[in-house]
Amino acid sequence: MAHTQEPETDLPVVTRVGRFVDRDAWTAEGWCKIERALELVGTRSAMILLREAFYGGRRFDELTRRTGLSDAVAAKRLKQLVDDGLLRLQPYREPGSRTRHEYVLTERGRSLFPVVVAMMSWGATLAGPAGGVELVHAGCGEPLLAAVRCAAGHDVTMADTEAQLSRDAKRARRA
Amino acid sequence: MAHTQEPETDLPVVTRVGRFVDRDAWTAEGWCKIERALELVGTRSAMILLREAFYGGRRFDELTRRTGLSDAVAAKRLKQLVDDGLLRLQPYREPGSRTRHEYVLTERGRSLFPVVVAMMSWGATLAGPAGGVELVHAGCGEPLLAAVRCAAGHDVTMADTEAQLSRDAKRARRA
DNA sequence: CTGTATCCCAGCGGATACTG
DNA sequence: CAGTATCCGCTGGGATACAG
Repeated sequence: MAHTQEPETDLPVVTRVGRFVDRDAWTAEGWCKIERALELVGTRSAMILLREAFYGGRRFDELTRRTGLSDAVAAKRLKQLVDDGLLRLQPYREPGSRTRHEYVLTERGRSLFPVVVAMMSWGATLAGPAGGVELVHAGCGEPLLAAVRCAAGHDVTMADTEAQLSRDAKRARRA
Repeated sequence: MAHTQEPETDLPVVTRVGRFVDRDAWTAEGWCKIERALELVGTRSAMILLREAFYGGRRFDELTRRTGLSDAVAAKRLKQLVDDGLLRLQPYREPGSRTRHEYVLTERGRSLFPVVVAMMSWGATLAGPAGGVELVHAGCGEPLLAAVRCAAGHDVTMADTEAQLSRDAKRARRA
């Protein structure tokens, strides 16, 4: 209730915060989904290793060399990503060689696809050298980008967005 | 040329890496757009401050309290976000008070919308307490999610995705 | 209210050396 | 090839105290 009313005329206003009765009560703990995500992929090494995984990299040597990470860091992070269920270590045999294993994205890892695409797409708008590797639609060759929709399938802009306490929140609040 | 051919039968393969002549040559420097993005928003404090900005938070005191960050960290990160052009410090006067200023998202900051939504959406699939604040479509009340498309507007799945060296990459599309 | 200035610690990530 | 072990510097972030 102490929340400042947004001036409707204010151009940069992005989200209207509706029905915020006690926003501050939801500050602490693990309510924020972004923080939850960052616990798993909040490091530079995790993100660029996943980048390489989405580029098709699989073997330790590939992932390490192409990310430029040191062996130690890559090994530690890969182990964490496997423990967290984003990657899976899968046996792999080349004819004439002995069995090795490779890192492949699990379903949970694959579900990061929109996150990775969104970050790549945004990063591409920042200053820096042109070129490099990009993800494209195999059908038409156009680069990928992330669009925002709602669960009902509507395209959503920031002007159509509202921040609110989730229904679960209102329920859990009683406990 | 040294790139290992992907076995076509392998289920977990996500992206087909096509026409990779010299993938390793693009390892170093600043080619990776994700790394570029992480230089600006790669810290936990930056992401959750932006989260609050998308929730409608504007004043230093709001942003600090609701993120749970210490004053020092919040101040430092907000300054960086302003310097990087994601937030803007805008004068602001309440009737009867002296002029203050508030942090508002710039156009560049607003363009992070898909990234923030994608991370929230993914984080929501991870284990943790139900509830908290969420972004919804004001029209229908459904929560937001990030979808992947190509620049031509097609919906794209990982199976339809290809990683390749960009030809020129100078497409300044969207805004 | 909106920060700055210190001190401190934990974790990330690089470098090097070593193992199976 | 695929790591492990050790050392070490840098920075992120908390706590506290102080300032305009």
